[in-house]
Amino acid sequence: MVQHFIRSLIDADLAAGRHTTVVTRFPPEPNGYLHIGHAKSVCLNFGLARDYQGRCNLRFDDTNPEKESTEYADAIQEDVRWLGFQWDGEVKWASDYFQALYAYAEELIEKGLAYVDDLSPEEMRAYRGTLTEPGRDSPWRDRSVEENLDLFRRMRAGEFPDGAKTLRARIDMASPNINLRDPVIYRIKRAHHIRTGDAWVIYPMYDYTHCISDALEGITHSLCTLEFEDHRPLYDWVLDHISIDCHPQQIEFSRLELHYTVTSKRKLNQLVTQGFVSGWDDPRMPTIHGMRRRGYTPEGIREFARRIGVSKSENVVDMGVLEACIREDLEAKAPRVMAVIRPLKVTLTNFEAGVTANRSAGFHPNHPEFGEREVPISREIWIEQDDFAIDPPEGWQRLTPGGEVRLRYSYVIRCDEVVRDAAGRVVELRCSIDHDTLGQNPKGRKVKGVIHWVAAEHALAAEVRLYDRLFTDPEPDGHKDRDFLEFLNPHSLETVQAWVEPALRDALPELRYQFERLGYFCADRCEHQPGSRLVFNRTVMLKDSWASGSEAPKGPHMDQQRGR
RNA sequence: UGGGGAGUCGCCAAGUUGGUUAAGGCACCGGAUUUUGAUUCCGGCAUGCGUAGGUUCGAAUCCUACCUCCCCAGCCA
Repeated sequence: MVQHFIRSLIDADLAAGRHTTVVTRFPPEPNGYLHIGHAKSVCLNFGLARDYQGRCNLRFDDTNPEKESTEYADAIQEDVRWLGFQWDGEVKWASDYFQALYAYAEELIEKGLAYVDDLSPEEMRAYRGTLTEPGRDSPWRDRSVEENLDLFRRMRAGEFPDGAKTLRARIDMASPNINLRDPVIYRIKRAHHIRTGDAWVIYPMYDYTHCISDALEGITHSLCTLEFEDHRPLYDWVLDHISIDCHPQQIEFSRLELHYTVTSKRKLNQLVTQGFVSGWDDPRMPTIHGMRRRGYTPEGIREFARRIGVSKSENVVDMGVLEACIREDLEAKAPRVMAVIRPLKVTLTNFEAGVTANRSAGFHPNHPEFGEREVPISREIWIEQDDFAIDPPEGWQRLTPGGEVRLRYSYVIRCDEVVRDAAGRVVELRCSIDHDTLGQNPKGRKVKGVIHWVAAEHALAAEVRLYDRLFTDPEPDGHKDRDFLEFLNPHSLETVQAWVEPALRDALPELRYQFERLGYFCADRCEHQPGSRLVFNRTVMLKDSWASGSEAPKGPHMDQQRGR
């Protein structure tokens, strides 16, 4: 368990007897899919409840029917469960409290603490003042309680058009905190709500709704992001002025930013609607749906949330941290198989034609309990194009003309002849096997290099999708004068036809494998069909101390754009 | 120029009732093992805690001033 300031606050509350348990909530608005930033919040809220043996609610903040949909609400529930968490009791909805919220509003009116305002949006802005100048009281601020009550009831009854009136808290138009300058708490909006349908034409605002919802659920610690810090006085004001005996503590922490991506629902939505990605679940998206489809694991994401910590300082976390968590999890769990994604034909000249030999290979070098499968070999095999070099750089351990290399789980071969096409491209290698090297090292010499391969005759065709970061800039939305779309990486997806070993024939969707020396891959949960159409998504590459070294030639684009 | 926050290694982040050599992770750099240049294993990596002063036997931790960055003027959340 990692200590952070929120735990310290909770520990102090528990020690002082202010609370005997911890009740948190994860309160998304169903207006988009969850992303990695939400995952941090999910892990924080549900994790705290678990660690302190308390409870955590899932509550939808569904107070703006114009933007919300059941598709989003369903996807969010699926994501929270997939991440490995279970909310306390039934799913909660802010709309469950509309009637109670309405009653509390009447209470505020009766106390002279809320009034119906006729100002138009433009007028209200003008009356609000600026950051440095106080606002002015609305001419409607001093209506009588009776008139306010009557007007508010008629608002609810649908007697006024959308936007004609609002209900405002009567606080202080001169407050240096703009959120306290008589904030609107109800607006008239004739929109069909995903749960209450057309039952209401007035909807409560976030600040008013959230604190009361928290209190009604007995939340002890209400965690939110830094931008709501200014709203805390309003959160407290509402609860201090209505008849409710629960007053949760709002605690703010900084949101998560990740290098080379964006975590803004608006921008993610833009990527989807403008077709820059295939959908919310595109494996390049930092959404939970996208990461899942890419092959990221719940355990890996949870570990990531643990490692990045919780604080109040702005932060942009390296993608490498997330990738390290995913690799670490997959390293222990993913069976190893071989696949060739950029094939180069190799003929084993001293291997008898028409003969197939099988050799058993373990699914995991450190976990014999994963079992083994038969790996067939025959006269023609595929190897990776970049495992061969005509003119190798210093330190090269792979195949060269006249050089030797070990075929993983199989023989040592020597490249005797390089076959080129008319354009001079290498199209085939003719190699000979050292028959004495099966399961043993050759005598009198060392063969350092080991490469992966598949038998051409037995290989299965597969579509492999190689994903790279979605943006070329570490902070695509961090440039004031440039649009984030300018930094889209044109090479973020490359689809190749690959050959995989027969053991993958009936792999189920969402199963994850390590393709040896290439990376971790996941059978696509949408398009992969066992036994017929094989589709694998590259989850993350293996660490590659050769490619990152100075001797290795760099790819044409970014370091991550290497084929392997 | 109003209010609210934040500044500890390239990226995160402990530490903040002042007390030995400023945790840990990612990244990076060495080296060992290895039929994945993977994994694993060893070792290295802030005389420094936004800056400048001050208090103190002693300060990242206290005081003063200053600097930089972020958020707020939706009938969004």
